[in-house]
Amino acid sequence: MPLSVQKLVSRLTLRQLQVFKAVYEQGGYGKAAALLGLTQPAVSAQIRQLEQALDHTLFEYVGRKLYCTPAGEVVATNIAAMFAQLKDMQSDLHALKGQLAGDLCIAAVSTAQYVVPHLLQLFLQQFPAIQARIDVVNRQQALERLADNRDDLVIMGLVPTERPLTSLPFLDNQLVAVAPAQHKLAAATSVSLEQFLHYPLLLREPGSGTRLALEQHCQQRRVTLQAVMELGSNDAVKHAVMAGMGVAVLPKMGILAELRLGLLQEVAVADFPLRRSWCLVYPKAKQPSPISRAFIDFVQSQLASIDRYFATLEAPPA
DNA sequence: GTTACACGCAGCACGCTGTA
DNA sequence: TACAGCGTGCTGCGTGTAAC
Repeated sequence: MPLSVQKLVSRLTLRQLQVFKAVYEQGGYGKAAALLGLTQPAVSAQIRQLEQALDHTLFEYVGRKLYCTPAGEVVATNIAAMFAQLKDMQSDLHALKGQLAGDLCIAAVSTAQYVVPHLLQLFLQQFPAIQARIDVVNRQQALERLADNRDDLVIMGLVPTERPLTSLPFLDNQLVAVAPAQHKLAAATSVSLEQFLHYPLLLREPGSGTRLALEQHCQQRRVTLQAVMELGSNDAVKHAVMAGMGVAVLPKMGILAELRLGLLQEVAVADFPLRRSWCLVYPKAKQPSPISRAFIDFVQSQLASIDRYFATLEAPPA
């Protein structure tokens, strides 16, 4: 016979639901334990108690792999809604006090990591009670996170048009061609794309937005792209270029200091810099939380000053 | 207000199982 | 066979509650 809601509530704890959520998202007890700062047996015990309280098996093993049962999927869906409700409740309570507070979870593609802290710094000055969390990922991971609805907002360029996404462009993202200091291309006043690509090219890994932008540009001009080496981050590419391993295309925002110090040289390649926009992105079906809405409104209301702010960062020192 | 007890939670040690 | 990942049993600690 099913339990009454009152009895069920008396047997459930928020801790059990939190542990379940962690196991479900991490796909394992050990990883969930590490995330929550517990030991694996403690996680195991919480899940066991939850299973007893609900009278359903929530996870099961096939070999060494952990799978969520159909009952577990139902629980996961409902727990996600409950945690969203709790988050809203927290925001509403803070709103009663006249302040916006709570968590803002943002996933930013790696090129945006140079921009997001400046944006947040301006935003948090206005809303000091908000706790922001930024996860830096590559474009492919950002798309996966959008599909899983794991973040309040995603900041990326090159927003896919085939998906139902709301996209709000807010800042110009220049991708510039660079070479090591003293490179023979550095002094040239005009370089064709073919001439530039004649030199050893350092590329980001597949799935990177920077790489995709360059690939699309080359495809439009029917130029073949061949990398001498692939690296997993823009910083790695930047250092490889400085070490003289080759040339690359990088977001200008990420190499401002190196350009000023003369450690890297921007190359005057035809049709460069490639211009893209950084965008605030979220699924069309998603209703932004009050905090997300505040961030979106903040960015939209500050477009002109954000442009000016970043222009001063790019300007050469007086 | 203090003390004793019960209970829940988490850590440690160890064992089991499946995989490479 | 070594290793990874999880379960079980035991123990200690913290907290809540009832008795004095």
